[in-house]
Amino acid sequence: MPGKHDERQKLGSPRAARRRTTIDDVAKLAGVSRQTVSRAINDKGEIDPATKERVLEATRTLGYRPSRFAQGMRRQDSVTLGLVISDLSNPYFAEVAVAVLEVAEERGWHVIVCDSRNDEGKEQEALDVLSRQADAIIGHCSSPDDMLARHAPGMPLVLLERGVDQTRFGSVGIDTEAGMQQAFAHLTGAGHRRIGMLDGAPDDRPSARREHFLAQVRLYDLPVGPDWVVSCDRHSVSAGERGMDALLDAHPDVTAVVGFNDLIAVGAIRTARRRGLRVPDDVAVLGFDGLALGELVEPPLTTLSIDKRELGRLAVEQVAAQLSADEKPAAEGDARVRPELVLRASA
Amino acid sequence: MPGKHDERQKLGSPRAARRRTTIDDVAKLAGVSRQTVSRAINDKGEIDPATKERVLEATRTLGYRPSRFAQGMRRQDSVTLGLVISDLSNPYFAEVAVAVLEVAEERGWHVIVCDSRNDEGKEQEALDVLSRQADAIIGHCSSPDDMLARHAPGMPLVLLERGVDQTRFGSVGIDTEAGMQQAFAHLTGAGHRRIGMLDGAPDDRPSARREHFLAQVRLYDLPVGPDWVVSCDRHSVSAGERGMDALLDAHPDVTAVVGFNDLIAVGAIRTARRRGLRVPDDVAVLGFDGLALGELVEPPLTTLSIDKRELGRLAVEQVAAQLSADEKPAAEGDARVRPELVLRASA
DNA sequence: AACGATCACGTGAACGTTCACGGAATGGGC
DNA sequence: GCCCATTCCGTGAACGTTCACGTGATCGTT
Repeated sequence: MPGKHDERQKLGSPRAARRRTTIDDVAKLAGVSRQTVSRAINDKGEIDPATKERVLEATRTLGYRPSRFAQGMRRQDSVTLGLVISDLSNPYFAEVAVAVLEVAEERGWHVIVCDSRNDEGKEQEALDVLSRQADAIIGHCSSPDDMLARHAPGMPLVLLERGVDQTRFGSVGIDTEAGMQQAFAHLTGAGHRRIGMLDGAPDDRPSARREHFLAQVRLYDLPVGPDWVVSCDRHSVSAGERGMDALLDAHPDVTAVVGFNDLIAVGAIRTARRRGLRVPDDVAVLGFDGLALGELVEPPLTTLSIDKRELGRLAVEQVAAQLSADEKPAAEGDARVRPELVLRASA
Repeated sequence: MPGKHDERQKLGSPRAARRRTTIDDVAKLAGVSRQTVSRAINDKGEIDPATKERVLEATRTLGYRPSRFAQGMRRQDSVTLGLVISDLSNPYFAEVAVAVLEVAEERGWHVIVCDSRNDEGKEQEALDVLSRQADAIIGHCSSPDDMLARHAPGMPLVLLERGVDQTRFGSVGIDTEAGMQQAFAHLTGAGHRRIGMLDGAPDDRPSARREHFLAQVRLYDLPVGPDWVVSCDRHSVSAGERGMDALLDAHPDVTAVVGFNDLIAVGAIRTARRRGLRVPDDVAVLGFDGLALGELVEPPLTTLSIDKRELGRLAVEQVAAQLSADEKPAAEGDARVRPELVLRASA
């Protein structure tokens, strides 16, 4: 393989002298000192316009770019935020990411994004990385508290939509209870009594949405029990389709279904229609998230809409608070955003 | 408010001496030298297990975390990639981001994400930031070459889906021509002769998709001219709805429409149906992207599907190439990914 | 002519970590 | 008793930048 050998040769000779071009190289070429170069590239004063131009010219010919590490070491500003998203393919999380990105950018923060792909192992890896590379972390994390403490020791941490189990970290949650109240007021008002749910979490670790769903069931004294909620193994349309099949098999007389999120609810609609059921006449379907997607399906999805902007904004604000008063998090942070029921045709 | 006052006091006194806890602090507490601390936290050998534990204990009580800047300065590894996305809310771009994230993670790279929100100004700001904070940039950039060179001087840069105008940077494009060939083979095969297009770019800077659309029109000698393509001002469903209205107003006899992307195509379907047209019987609609969303709408969307994974992978690989052989980009890089026509009901 | 002010620029020192050394113990072999 | 190997640990010196100073010039003022 002579080609490969050549390549090695060609790469080898300059690599020996391969060294980052530093500010001193520029200084030497321009015939000035480091400090003057620094003044030129940072638009400080106290420099002759002519020399400034000469210096900048030198940086160009050398292709000089300051080392972000050396720079970050001196000026202590520069905040970078770690963002752990469980699934960027899910439009809901994408929207949350957009919100965080936008608010962080306003503050001049950089954001390193990790997609944990709904895997607790990947989630912990992400935390490991981010605890080295970021100054604070925001994320949807499903690992238990002590695991988080182990993988992000001493980091300012804000959890998004943590379940019923409290956390000792900062968090911004969703007022699921208020949401379910609106949902049940609407559904029972329309005469529904047999209401099922498609949860997005396994039975052994039920979601807050399920808990509050069941609380409402009890409150309205509905003739349905915990077996009226079936759990979907993923947060996707196809998982929702399968879940709806299971639910309809178990309880063919169900008249309304609330989904863990919009994707699952869309799956429910599809399964219902595939089985010849009319939505909402035979079975009403209600989602949770407020995705743009909900307007596009047939029929349009009634849903509990979450203000993702607000969610992101609150999270970043809470990080900022932890960052400035970096004593204990003090458990002060526990913001909540309240879902809003947007009525469309599906329920 | 005595509580608040207390807090201030408590914060004030240590703040004067507010200084990052360094490796030396840990060393002092553990009664060892810096180097031994370094050995302990980096799992190097040459350290007594007992002292190692003592050191780690010290790091815990002090809440010590090594400075990523100082660390990055010594070990020269650590690559961070900048990713400029034009709109993370668009599922297509979200999918591309996921792909880049995933492949970058395999290499142990960190990714800083910026959403330019389809704004050239924001895009340039993002480049400014990333050229300081990253080692290379991947992105959907609409700014002209010289502008890119100005805002990311000397950076390895890989452009995603650059239009017809060539670029001097690395790029991974989409074989729009092959895609349009498939589209027209299918549409003309079904007897369509009056085919319109909803472009996603303004008339004065038409997209590659439009160019190749028109090329196919000429190739098949169809009785339609450039005025059969109307440009949508945004890449959204609602923009597609408006565009379709305009197209139908101008050419009520159109029998098939190809959208710049899936979102616009979905808008076209909605407008068509709102106007009482049956899809695909009265008018066929064809998308471009291959979003999961396309399966959910009514009727399901026929589309030219792009392999976003592949796109992301090629981009990262090209960055890696530029990063290792950091002589000139040499214009070697010009990968392309070929769309695949997936047939559903809409066309 | 002497003085202070302003301008343009240079010199050490720091930031916090890791690397290349070197050195002091300890243990075992003859 | 010596020698060598091994284990454990510490000491300067770097990495590349910016900050706090200091130093000559130049200019106008009294």
